[in-house]
Amino acid sequence: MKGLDVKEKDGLVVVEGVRDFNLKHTFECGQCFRWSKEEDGSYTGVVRGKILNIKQEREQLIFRNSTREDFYEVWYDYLDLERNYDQIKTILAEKDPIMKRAIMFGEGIRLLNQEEWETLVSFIISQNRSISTIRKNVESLCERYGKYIGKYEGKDYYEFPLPEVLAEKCSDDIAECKVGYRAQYIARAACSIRDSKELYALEKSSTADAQGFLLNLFGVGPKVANCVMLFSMKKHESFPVDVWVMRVMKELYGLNNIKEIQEFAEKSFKQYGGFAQQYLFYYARENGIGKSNG
DNA sequence: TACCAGGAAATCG
DNA sequence: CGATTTCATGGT
Repeated sequence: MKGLDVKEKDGLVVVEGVRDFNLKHTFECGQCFRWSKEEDGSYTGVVRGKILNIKQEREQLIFRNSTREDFYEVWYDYLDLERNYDQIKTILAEKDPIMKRAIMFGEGIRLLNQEEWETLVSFIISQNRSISTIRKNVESLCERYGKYIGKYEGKDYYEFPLPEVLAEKCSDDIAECKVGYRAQYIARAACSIRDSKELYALEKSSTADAQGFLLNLFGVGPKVANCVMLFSMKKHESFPVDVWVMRVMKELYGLNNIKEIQEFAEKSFKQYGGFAQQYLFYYARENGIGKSNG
């Protein structure tokens, strides 16, 4: 992002000049499951083995438990700070008044650049589950099988368990995290990813190749594949269709089936489909669009 | 109690 | 083939 001013002082990293960014929108729009809100309005989470506490005050981001080096090596990309969202939002808002309203509601959403394996497992878990339950299942996996990192503000933190670790567990072990029938999906995916590192090369592959690889995993269908591609591989044309997107597309656009919706998204939103989808998803879920009466 | 949850596999006709 | 049913579990 142009005009970012990054300073390190008193063990804090302070970044000023942050625009088109809202922590609440970004962490609570349903794309991630391991950031938790603290009493002071900040959020604490774990990425790549690092515990971060982050707080926003207007155009300022305050990073605790971090360094200037970590900001540039991890958080700048993770938070997608380089991208010009003003341009994306302007282009999408011109499409139609519905999109414009959704963008105004979630104006500070950034698509996080998350880790592939964690995103894959998280969205395997996500099928037919509520977001609050997904968060609990993911945390349970981390506490049982993830590497212990350390304490922050009196609380223990763990890495997301590596595929090599989960591959050595049987699905009954994984099922102790209350993931139900998805345990076997996770166990088989862990073996597959342990034996081939192709997952980590998919960001540089074509969208079609990435989708092909993901769909070959047992328990991964079109929706989960799209989420993994969008949230961890920068495949920004991906347009995941879940129950909420189905509702909002039916209620506000009059589209009735997945095929119609996918074709509309490709034609209308093109390479920005993923951003459009996330604005619509957040808008629909936070406002209960389509649940009863709109 | 019945129904829903950021769906996908198994089964049916 | 497309359409319907089943699948674990927690929340309401």
